[in-house]
Amino acid sequence: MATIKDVAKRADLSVSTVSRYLNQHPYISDDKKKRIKAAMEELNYTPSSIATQLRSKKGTMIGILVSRITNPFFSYLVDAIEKQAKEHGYNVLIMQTYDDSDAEMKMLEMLKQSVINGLIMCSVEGDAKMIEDYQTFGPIVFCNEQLPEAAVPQVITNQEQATYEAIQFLIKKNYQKIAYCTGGTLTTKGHGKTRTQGFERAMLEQKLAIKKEWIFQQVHTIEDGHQVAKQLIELPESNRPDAIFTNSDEVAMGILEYTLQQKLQVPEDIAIMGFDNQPFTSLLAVPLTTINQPVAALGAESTKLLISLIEETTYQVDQSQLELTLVQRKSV
Amino acid sequence: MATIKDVAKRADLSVSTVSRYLNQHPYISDDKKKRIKAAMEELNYTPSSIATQLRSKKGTMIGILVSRITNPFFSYLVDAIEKQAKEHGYNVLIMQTYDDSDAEMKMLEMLKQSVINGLIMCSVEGDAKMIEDYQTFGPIVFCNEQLPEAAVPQVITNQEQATYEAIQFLIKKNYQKIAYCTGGTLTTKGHGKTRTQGFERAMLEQKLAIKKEWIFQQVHTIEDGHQVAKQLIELPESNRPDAIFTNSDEVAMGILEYTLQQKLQVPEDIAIMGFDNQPFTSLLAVPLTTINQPVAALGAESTKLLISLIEETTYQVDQSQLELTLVQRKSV
DNA sequence: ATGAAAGCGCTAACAC
DNA sequence: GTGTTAGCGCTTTCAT
Repeated sequence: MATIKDVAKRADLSVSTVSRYLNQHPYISDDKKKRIKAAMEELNYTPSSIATQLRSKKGTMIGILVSRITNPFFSYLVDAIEKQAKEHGYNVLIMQTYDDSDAEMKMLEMLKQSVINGLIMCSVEGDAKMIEDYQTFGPIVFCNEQLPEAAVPQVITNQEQATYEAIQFLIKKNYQKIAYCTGGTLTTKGHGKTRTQGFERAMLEQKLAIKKEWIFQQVHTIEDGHQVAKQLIELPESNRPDAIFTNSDEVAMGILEYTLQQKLQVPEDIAIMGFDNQPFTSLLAVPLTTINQPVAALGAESTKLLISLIEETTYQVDQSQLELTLVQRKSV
Repeated sequence: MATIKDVAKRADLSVSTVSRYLNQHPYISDDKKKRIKAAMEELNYTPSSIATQLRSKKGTMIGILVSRITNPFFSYLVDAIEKQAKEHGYNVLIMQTYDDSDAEMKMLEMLKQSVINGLIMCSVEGDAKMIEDYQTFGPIVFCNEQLPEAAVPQVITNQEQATYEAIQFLIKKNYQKIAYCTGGTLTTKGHGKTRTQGFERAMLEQKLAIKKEWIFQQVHTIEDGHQVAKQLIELPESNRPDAIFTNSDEVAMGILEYTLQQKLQVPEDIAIMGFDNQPFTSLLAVPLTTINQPVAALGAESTKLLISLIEETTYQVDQSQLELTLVQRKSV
């Protein structure tokens, strides 16, 4: 591997001049510029970004934390982030947490070590205070995760309102016995907390009962959806909900799959409301009524914000693009 | 940020002793071990991985190249790779190519610069010879991409045979006018070349015509699927295929969606064969007949192979887990 | 405009 | 066992 020294020797110049050339310093004579360029080409030289980073303490790596990349919501989010990052010359390092705070810690440590120079957290597990503190090592932004108690920039949508409206929609359609799925727990802070608030607001407003047997916590996958459906169906018919609000289309599809296998009708026997509006949800045996999330905008805005933080410029998030909308199809 | 020097000073020792401690060198007295540990904790010290890499020329970053992370085949593949990598203490840097060789070049340059220490290419665009040459900078393995002319380790399945059998299956079901989709072109090397060979072998064997209007190249997305279906339907009915083999379930779903919208019956008017066996393909309005790929094994084996190359040990890929199987449902 | 030289934080001979 | 010292490849004063 050729180094800057080799280039300098070959061009018969000092390393400083070559370094200046590399950093587009003004005032280098055209003659020397040419000699340097030639030398670099002859030696097939590439600057070592490791050495550069060591000296200048700058880098171009953005970390992304998601719970599961196989969830289309996250893969589309990552796609949006990567596109935006690339445009600014940044690369992305992805890590999945699988809801485990150890992975999250590992990523935060990478921020401390400058392996990454900024972090977008699309999933947050750990303590708000602790995450806050890591901001001394580099900027962090929460993407689609709301923790009012954390002093960390957050790019969010109004999930409370969207959930409230979705439940209202169910009620207007004459469903009264409404079951509820969440990725977190009913008591935890972050993770789906705001959605739960919207759910509770709508239910209380209509004086509808929130039954323990109709609440499902920590569900995420298709398989989780199967389990939920199984439990639901095992309930005595008199105590079975007539609709279920889910926290993701993956869960909704799991429920739908199991329900149909048991020869129940959707939405006649049970209505299913999804969340995310993932691809193909319109193509299912029973097209899913769901809530569309502005994934591309969420990713782009978070990234623009983070990069402005890294580069110490300012950026104002465009909240107008961050609207949630109900997509009505057949499952409700 | 505390450095090794600070720790040494605080523990009243030399940097070398601290460095030895960091690298688990044998023979450090317990007394000093304790002092070092204490000093590190007091200073909240974390070694700079940048500096370490600069000196030791070692790192723990694996690059992954995929065409589109939003394609579930790839997101599941990435998931498998990341899991395996993590187990060995490696992290993954992901980059999407969108079938553009510039992105690929960028990743190869990162290998040269030691930003990554090994590369798994789940998508290859550039010239075989060129990629080969980059192996001087670090190991590369192709995952699910077959280029016999490239001297690069490849973890592959028998796509030629699977496609051959799938076409045979169509023919046995009495379909004769078979259309074909590919992600590449009919002439290119890598990308789907082997599948095309299987297709041609089966068609020739049965002396069936391969019609130009029935071949679709460079199709990848749902939207591409819509376009394919549109073109198919616009053909005069006498010249319309009765079955179509696709290169991915995403394309198949696009075709299915458009076809159903036009009030055609699947498989009666046209049969559709998918590829990948992505999640939910069993849950569609017309459950998809498709080919299951051993994604998890593909990812795990590629990663194990790459890590063995990085660490200069040996690993023999377990080919027995890499079988393709036809999943029969309703679309054919 | 260009060069000399001092580090960035760490590792690895080489001494003792 | 432990310390001294010379770099890794680059940037950045400080001279000239």
